[in-house]
Amino acid sequence: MRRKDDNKQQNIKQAVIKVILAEGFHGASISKIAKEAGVSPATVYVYYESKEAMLQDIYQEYHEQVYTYLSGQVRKDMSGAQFIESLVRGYYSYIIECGEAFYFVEQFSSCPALLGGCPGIEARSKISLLLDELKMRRIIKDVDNASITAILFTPVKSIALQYHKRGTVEAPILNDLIQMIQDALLR
Amino acid sequence: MRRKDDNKQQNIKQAVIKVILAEGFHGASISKIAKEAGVSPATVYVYYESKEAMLQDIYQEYHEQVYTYLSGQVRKDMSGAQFIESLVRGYYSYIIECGEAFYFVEQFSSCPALLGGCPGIEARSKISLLLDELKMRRIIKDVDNASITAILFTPVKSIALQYHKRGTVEAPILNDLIQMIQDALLR
Amino acid sequence: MRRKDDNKQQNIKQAVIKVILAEGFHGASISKIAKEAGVSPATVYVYYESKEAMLQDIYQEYHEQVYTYLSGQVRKDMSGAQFIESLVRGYYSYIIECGEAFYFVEQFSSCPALLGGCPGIEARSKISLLLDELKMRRIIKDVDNASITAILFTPVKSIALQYHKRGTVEAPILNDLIQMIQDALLR
Amino acid sequence: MRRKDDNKQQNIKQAVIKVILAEGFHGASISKIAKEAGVSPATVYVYYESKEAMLQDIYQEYHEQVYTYLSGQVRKDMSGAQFIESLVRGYYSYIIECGEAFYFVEQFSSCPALLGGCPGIEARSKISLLLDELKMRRIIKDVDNASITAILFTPVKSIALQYHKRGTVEAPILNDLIQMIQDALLR
DNA sequence: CATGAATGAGCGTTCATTCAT
DNA sequence: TATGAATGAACGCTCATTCAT
Repeated sequence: MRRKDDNKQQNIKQAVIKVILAEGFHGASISKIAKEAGVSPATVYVYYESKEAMLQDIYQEYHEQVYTYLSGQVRKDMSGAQFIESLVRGYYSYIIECGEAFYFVEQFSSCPALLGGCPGIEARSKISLLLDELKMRRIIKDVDNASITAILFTPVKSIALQYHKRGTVEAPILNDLIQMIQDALLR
Repeated sequence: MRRKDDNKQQNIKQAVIKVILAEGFHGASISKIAKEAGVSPATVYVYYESKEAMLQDIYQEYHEQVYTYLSGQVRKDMSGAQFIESLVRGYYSYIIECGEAFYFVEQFSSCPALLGGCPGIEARSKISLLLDELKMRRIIKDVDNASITAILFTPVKSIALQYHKRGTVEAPILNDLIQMIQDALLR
Repeated sequence: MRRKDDNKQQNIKQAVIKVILAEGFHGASISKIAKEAGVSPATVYVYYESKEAMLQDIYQEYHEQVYTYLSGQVRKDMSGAQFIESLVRGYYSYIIECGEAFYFVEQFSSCPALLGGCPGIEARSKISLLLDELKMRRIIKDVDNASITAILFTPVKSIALQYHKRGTVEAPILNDLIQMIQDALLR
Repeated sequence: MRRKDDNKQQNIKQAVIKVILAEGFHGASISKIAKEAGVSPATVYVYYESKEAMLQDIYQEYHEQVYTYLSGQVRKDMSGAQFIESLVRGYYSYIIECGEAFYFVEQFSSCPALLGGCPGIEARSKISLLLDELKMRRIIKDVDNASITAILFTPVKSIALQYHKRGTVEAPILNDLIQMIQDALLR
């Protein structure tokens, strides 16, 4: 018998991300995805139980990726300012470099019907642990992690998406942002 | 006095927002919207050229609403700290109170295919003018408005959405957030 | 606006029966039915909520028809023997003459999944009332109506279907059958 | 001793009957059947040329079974009344006890497209020979065997199916039926 | 203006069957 | 022999939109 081709599943995954980037979440039909992946629509169902399950599977894969990426950007011996700068620059780089995956995750997250079916993930924990330690060491303010991550990540995401659209990267803007986030979080 | 026509168009607009909240962007078909609005599907096309045009029209209407709302929350004689606090609390209130419209705008914004067709809007200008003045008066930092609004609004949006899901509102969290945003923006 | 065309619904109904007769219950797809009826597949859903609902509606219409037909074949002043003969000959005629409808009802009845969704019908009652009266008048045996109708109708159905296939009608066979059913039922 | 091959084919046959009982003729797809039988869908095509051929083969096997079963219920020295009673009770028992196989045969028979492809079978002959002898001995009426079997079997089938649905068994009803069939057939 | 009818195009999915091992 | 992978064709159904009144 034919062996399951791992390439094929990868082709499908990449096709999903590519089609969603090109046509939006709504335009990403199974038949378009299959065509992009070079397989028959029916073949998609060899690898996934349903379209929803397929999207969720891809989401699970890429959702955690950013946290893994960010964890690699910081070290324990960093100062608070360095720590924040590294995370912010790292997040910005991730969005710019892994734009397709990032875009997919954002699109997926904006659809409550899909998110709802996903098992609750706490991938943020890697970052949370770091934040907790910084709080204990009285380096950053002792406030809820939700607020900290909100300040740390959402502004840079907003900036990255704006400038990504325009195709330009603005070093001074990012520097200003880092400075402000440091002012916000450091004691 | 409004004519019947306006009534129908208003019904349709409200139906769109209601259906999208209830069923998501995917589930918002013309026939469901028409049923909700109490009109025939064909009637929608009396008022709008296409579904896309309808959504864009509604987006334009509600997209600006938040800035109008926020403009009413601040006064010229406020201190920088008060100014920031008013905007943040105002934005938070808006999200909680005008959840339907806010949700629609967010969903619409997340779909580039739709956003792309929209004429570039500069509704932010009301806020931008205020920010420019504060910068001139050396009250807030002199950085790009994009960065300032990113810091001012995206974290509170993030918090509001998180806590809205859980149904609880947390005063201390919002207070902390305001403090941090003030630290970030004030000179 | 266009007015609903009763002809169109009739076309669809007849197309259902025709396609099922030609291709069997399993081959009767919406697209074949629509093509036969000269409408678009989508049009079927203007008139019916689903394929299942459509089949059930047609079933309900034709299921009762035979009992109405049979009721017209008997009169109160008939003797028991005449009564039985009329019903048996009537049923036979119905099967031969209204073969398409009869075939549809039989096919539908053989599919429990469809039958199950149908509201319990007691169209048999017209016949049941007649049988009850004959039992009271001590003309036919006083046994359960289910048994009586089983003897009255199922053998002739079996014969009719056999001979319908072969295209021949056999008067003596029907006569013998009537005689036996009379022997079975009359006191 | 059976070889593995026979085992697999038997598994498939039983799976077909089981799946059809559980899910109806519609729901009996090759993949479900294969799963139920514990084999691959492709394996089905090792033993059968097509799905149709598979069903026909199973039909041929079970179609005759009832006649074999009934032949064992009667003996040459029985009276006419005993003979009829034995056949009727036997047929009833068969339907109740071998419900799965009976159900399969009924479902198959109701689909002309399948039946048409089957070679004409005369499995009835065992019973026919017995009937012929009884006719010669002037015990039962001298009418066409089609009529006799119609009277003998179709009413009890109808009753059995009705009562099987309701889960109850009714001794008096069966007794009445037997009496009536005897009155119909015996001289 | 307002409508319910009508539809071509497309949806996600399953099917019986064949392929390659 | 036996298989899981692979598929073209078809499924029932919904869509945004247009038609005819």
